[in-house]
Amino acid sequence: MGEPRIIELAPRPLPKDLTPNVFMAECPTRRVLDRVADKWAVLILILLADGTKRFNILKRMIGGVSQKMLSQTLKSLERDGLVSRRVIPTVPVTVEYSITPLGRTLHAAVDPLRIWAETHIAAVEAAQKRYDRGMDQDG
Amino acid sequence: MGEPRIIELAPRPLPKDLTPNVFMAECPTRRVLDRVADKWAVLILILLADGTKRFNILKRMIGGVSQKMLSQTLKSLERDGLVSRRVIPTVPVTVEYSITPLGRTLHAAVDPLRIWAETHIAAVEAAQKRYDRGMDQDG
DNA sequence: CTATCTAGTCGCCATCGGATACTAGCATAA
DNA sequence: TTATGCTAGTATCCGATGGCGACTAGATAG
Repeated sequence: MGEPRIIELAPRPLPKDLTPNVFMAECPTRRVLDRVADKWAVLILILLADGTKRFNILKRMIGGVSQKMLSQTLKSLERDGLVSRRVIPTVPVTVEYSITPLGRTLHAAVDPLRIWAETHIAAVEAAQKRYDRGMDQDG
Repeated sequence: MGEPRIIELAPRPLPKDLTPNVFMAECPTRRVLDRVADKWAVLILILLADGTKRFNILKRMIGGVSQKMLSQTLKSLERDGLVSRRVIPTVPVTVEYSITPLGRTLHAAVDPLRIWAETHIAAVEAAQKRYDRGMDQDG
C-alpha cells in the first residue's frame, strides 16, 4: 500500500496533462475540491453572490437545509475566506453573511454547475428511466 | 413547514434572475446538483474525460477512495447517463468505464472547479490560518 | 493446493447529517 | 403575569452515509 503502482493494460502512460495532484488524498487542492464539492456550500455561494443575507433568510431560501448544516457550512466557508460574517447588535441579534471577493471567484466556477443542471436535467432523467427499465437489453 | 414563506427585511423581492428552482429540495435540478456536488463523482468525471479506464485503475488513481464508494459512484454516474460501462469477457472479467457525450458536457462544467482549487489554494490556506489564529481581532 | 488477478459485494463500525429541543432578550397577545 | 414568537445559533439523539477489511468466483501460475 505504500507504493500503489499504476499498471495500465493499454500502453497509455497516464494523463500527465490533466493535473498532478488533485487525485492524491493528501494534496491541499484535493481538500479544497472536497470542500467545493458540497451541495450546501454550492447553494450558499450562489445565493450570497446575489447579495448579503441573514441566517434565517438563507435557511428559508435553501429548501431542506437544517440549522446545523447551515451554520456548520457557513462556518467552514467563513474559515476558508469565502464568506464574511457580520453581527449586528439589533434587538434580536442579527447576523449578516456576505460573499468575499475570493468567494466571488469561486462562484464564477460553481455557477456553471447550476446552469448545467438546469440545461441537462431532461437528458439525465431520460437516462435514469432507461437504466431503471432494463439495463439488460444491451445499451 | 407546508408553506415556508420568504420574508426579506430589505425590500429586495428575491433573486428572480438567479434561478427559480435549484433551491427547492423537490426540484429535479436540485437532485442533479446534489449528484454533481460529490467529490468522488467530480474526480471520476475528470479522470474518465481523459480516457476510458478500468475499475481498479480508477481505484488506484483516486487516492483514498474505497471499492464501495467507487462502484457505488460509478453506478450512479452510469444511471445518470454520464459514464458507460462495458464488460469484457477476458480471463478475469474486465470492466471498462468511459465518459459519455453527456458526461463530457458535465466535465466541461466541473473542470473549472479543479482549476479554481489549484489557483486559489494559497488564498484559502491563508484565510484558514487567519481564522484559526484570532477571529476576534475584527476581520 | 495455495497464491494472485479481476470487479465487485457484504458486514462492522465510526462519522455525518437531519429533526427536535433549548438558549436569551425583547415584543406582542390574552 | 404568563405564553408565544422572533432572532441565531448550539446540543442531543438517532438514522443514514461512508471507510475498512473480508469474501466471492473463475482461471492462471507455481
